[in-house]
Amino acid sequence: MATSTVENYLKQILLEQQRVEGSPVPMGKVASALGVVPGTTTTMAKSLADSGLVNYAPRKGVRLTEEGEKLALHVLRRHRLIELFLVEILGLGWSEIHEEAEKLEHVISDKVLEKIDALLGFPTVDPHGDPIPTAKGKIDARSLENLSGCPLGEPLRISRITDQAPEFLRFIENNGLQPGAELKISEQNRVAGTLTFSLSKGKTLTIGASAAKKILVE
Amino acid sequence: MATSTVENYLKQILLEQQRVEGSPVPMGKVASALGVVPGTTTTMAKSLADSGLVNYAPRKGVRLTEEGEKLALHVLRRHRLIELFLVEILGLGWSEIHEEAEKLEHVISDKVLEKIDALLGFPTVDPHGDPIPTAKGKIDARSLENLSGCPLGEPLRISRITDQAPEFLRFIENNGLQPGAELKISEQNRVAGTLTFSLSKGKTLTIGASAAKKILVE
DNA sequence: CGAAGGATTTTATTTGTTCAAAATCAGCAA
DNA sequence: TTGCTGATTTTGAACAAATAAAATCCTTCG
Ligand SMILES: [Mn+2]
Ligand SMILES: [Mn+2]
Ligand SMILES: [Mn+2]
Ligand SMILES: [Mn+2]
Repeated sequence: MATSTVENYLKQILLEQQRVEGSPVPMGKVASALGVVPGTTTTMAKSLADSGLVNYAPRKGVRLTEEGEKLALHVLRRHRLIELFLVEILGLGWSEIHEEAEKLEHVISDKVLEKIDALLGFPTVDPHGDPIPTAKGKIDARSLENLSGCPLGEPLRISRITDQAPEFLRFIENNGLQPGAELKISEQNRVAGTLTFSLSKGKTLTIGASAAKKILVE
Repeated sequence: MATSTVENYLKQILLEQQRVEGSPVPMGKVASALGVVPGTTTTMAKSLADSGLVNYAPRKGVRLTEEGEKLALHVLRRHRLIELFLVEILGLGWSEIHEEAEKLEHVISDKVLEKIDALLGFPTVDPHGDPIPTAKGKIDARSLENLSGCPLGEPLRISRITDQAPEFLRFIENNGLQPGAELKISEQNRVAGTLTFSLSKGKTLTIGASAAKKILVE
């Protein structure tokens, strides 16, 4: 059985892998994402490679093997279904569920997971708009535009927030920018690095480019 | 923060402590209950004593300190609320929940726990009839009679099953002996070690003395 | 009393995970 | 081609848990 630690590494590698298609994930990325010192990830990379879960190229990075990816997708499925469950069934706040799921994802049995899945009506996205892998390990890989690269004037719908930090999520929530919200960009100032848009409720808001990059729309 | 291992030790010590009031819990009991070798518990006993969670008398055993008991009761509360949650909300089988709860009890936050508590309507007993400690750490210590020590003919109601082994629970379930079931003892054969009773539905059943001791009634 | 036997503790090792700090490497800049 | 610099790997150590097997300690029995 994979330990929680191993599951966290695999999931994180999967996440990094999806960002940058093709190339191996450098050890430094993994280390900073998991909050450990770089040397630790080197040790773990070797041990994961020994177990056949990743391919490890020293000084280059890691890539999940088929088996590693299967496992990682399963962890990700658990994580996202749990997040939705915490919001829908237990009524937890949008911004506090990530941390909870981070622990629960390692102890939920398949049986419980499928019960949750059914109770939620077999959902396809989690509360942040992230796609939920199926039990078979398929995941919707459709790539969405982020707010800062969209044309002015057109009606857009927010479909995903790519940052789980509680304070960022609280900002999103306080301004009604959750997945599903509709808006039109009214102005984009490349020089100042700002972007102004109006929500369907009439409110107008200006945010920075870095925040805009974390908001995906369709 | 207490690790899962520490939490398991404390909970187990509490459970043993409640069986035999007063005297310290011998290391051998703890070891066999947790499925570890005796030496391991000695090491742990010292370390728990260092943390002020138990009083350890070498060659005698351990006893929870006030702080240790508080922690243990909190773990027990989580365990039992989770069990009820798994049955009531997720519809899991009566006999499979103990193992699930054994893992979940270590990763559920207070926030989630109180949500579950509310969702279940602030219950006082778990699916096996075991009392659920309050958030403050109070637990109903009322002692019940077990089936083998009850008078013949009187109407009795099963209120607690004191064995979490799946196969025993499945036996209980298959014969409708869950908490709440009513029965009358019709015959007790001390020599043969058997006990015969009739359920409210008319069914008659004979069980051994060892099984009868695990069924508590009022 | 004195030995036997069972329970408990010690001791030496193992596995998994982590850190700190020194060593090494690879790519770029002069 | 060197040498620098930042990323990565190595090395040495620590901590949490656990085992196996030897040593020790009580309690009881003849
Ligand atoms: Mn996690
Ligand atoms: Mn999410
Ligand atoms: Mn447990
Ligand atoms: Mn129970």
